[in-house]
Amino acid sequence: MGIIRKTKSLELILNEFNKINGALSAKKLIEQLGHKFNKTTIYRILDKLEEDRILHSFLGKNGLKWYVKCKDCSSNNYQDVHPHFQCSDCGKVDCLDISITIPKIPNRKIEFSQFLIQGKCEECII
Amino acid sequence: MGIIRKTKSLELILNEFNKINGALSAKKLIEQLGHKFNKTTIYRILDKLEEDRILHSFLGKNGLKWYVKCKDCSSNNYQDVHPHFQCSDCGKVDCLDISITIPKIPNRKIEFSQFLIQGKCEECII
DNA sequence: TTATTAACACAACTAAGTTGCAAATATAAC
DNA sequence: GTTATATTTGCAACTTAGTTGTGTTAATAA
Repeated sequence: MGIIRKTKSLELILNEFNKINGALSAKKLIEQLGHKFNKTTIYRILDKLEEDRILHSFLGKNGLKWYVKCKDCSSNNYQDVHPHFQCSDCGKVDCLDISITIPKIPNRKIEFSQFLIQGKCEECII
Repeated sequence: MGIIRKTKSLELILNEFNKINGALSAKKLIEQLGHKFNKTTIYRILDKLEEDRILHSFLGKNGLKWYVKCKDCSSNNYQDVHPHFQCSDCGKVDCLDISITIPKIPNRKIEFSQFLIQGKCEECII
């Protein structure tokens, strides 16, 4: 059971995700909202939003956890993954609208997977 | 420039990688060798072995850094990735002998990528 | 309006990894 | 073999992302 009450902090965090078209890390949110809320609150709201499948998370470079709004988050199908992309220049992170099919692997049961691609994003490639 | 001198600690760390057929995290190495060497030494040797392309690293779940001996580590070809597999039961991590081709992504330059699959390994699937 | 309990702030903590520096030791030079 | 020198090491202190416990605040139900 995730979000139950509509609070100011919840509203503002969701607002940050609506503003940008990409992923946010807990770290970034703390930079942006940390003067208004305690970081503990931010971590806990992110947890709950993930529990409610409003956000999904993945690890970026340096092991930082990133969150993004679930769109067609068909994460139930473990044979398909959509990769995440992180720009090595500006650090921006987003979901790629590509579906990658994982080949069957003998004698192993796939439960979850994540695919991180790093490189130059549309803005930084120039 | 990575490894220059052949030291006892270097030898023992390489030995650990030869013993097992899979990946080791810095954390595991510290558990196994931490009474003999300082953890700083272990981190530094892992860095250097990666620099020399004797090991390659990737992030496992919880953002823990794992290292594995480069075999056919054709990491220069950024269009191909071999996934890494981590068992959700026993925690074991290894390289999968599968090559996954990343589709071309318009307006982005791929520099590096990593693909982590989680699930039950051969031993834990039973 | 009051009661209930989720959500909160705050401080203290954890765990992985890093840094700076003096001491130890592998290798090169003699 | 001995000495010189520069890499490697140990240690302690630090950093950073994230977690936990507790008492207080506030959203919702009654």
